[in-house]
Amino acid sequence: MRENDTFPFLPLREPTFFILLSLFPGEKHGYAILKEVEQISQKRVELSTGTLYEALARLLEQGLIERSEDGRAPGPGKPRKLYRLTGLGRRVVEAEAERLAQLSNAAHRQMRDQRAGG
Amino acid sequence: MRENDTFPFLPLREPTFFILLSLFPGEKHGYAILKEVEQISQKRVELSTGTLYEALARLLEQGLIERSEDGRAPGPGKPRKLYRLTGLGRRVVEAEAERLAQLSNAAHRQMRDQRAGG
DNA sequence: ATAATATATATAGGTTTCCGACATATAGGC
DNA sequence: GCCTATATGTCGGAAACCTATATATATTAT
Repeated sequence: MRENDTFPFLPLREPTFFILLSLFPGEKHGYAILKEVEQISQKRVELSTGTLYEALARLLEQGLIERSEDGRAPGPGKPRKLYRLTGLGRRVVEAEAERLAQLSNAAHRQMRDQRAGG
Repeated sequence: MRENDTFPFLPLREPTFFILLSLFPGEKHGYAILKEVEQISQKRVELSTGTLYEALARLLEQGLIERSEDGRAPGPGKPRKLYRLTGLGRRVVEAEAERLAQLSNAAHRQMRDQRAGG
């Protein structure tokens, strides 16, 4: 089957979700992910490198991301390693976004119903 | 201060969020929480009793919930223990719901921008 | 009567994921 | 040379979850 292959991966925790989300537009290396996550979360999430690189190893093993060619762009630091979403990884991000939307709706429904006195 | 006292509790994990959310309309005992969470999550979340009672102990200690009078209502099972949200607990649920809404928006924005070719 | 079921609370052991601290390596500016 | 920014990685501990197990009580079926 293919509709439900995202199920065992959900829910994602916040850092993992942001890492995958940062790869949605295209491939990136670890440090670039770190900076992008700060940006798209408006500084609300600042990953530690421990969280980042352990997550990348895990996501590789789970088949949600894969390595692409190393961009040896001139610049400081150790050699970069580029990562991109797999098809499965893309479906997992989309499924998690959908879960979050439903959860948010369920929450506001529950809080509204209370105020109405139901 | 009082605006930011919810910060150290966020993000909540899914089971904890649903437990607090189930208490929003009013006090409940543990087993009732278990059933309510199944209902408001449309069976997507089924708490184990381990998760539930450990979470209740933790939330009590953190001051997000408190005990109310034991309703010794006639019925089967061990004596019930009733719990309700504290003021802090209520603010935490609301802050988490707000965080989820923003996270959901950020996610859809990121996925949409990609499709637009940015 | 008694056996089975649904209700109700609780603890123990193991796993996953995260976080903070530390370690290593490279390039450019002062 | 030294500092800073870039870049990857490991280690130990903590938080929260899950599965399994244990206990207790009332109702229902046999």
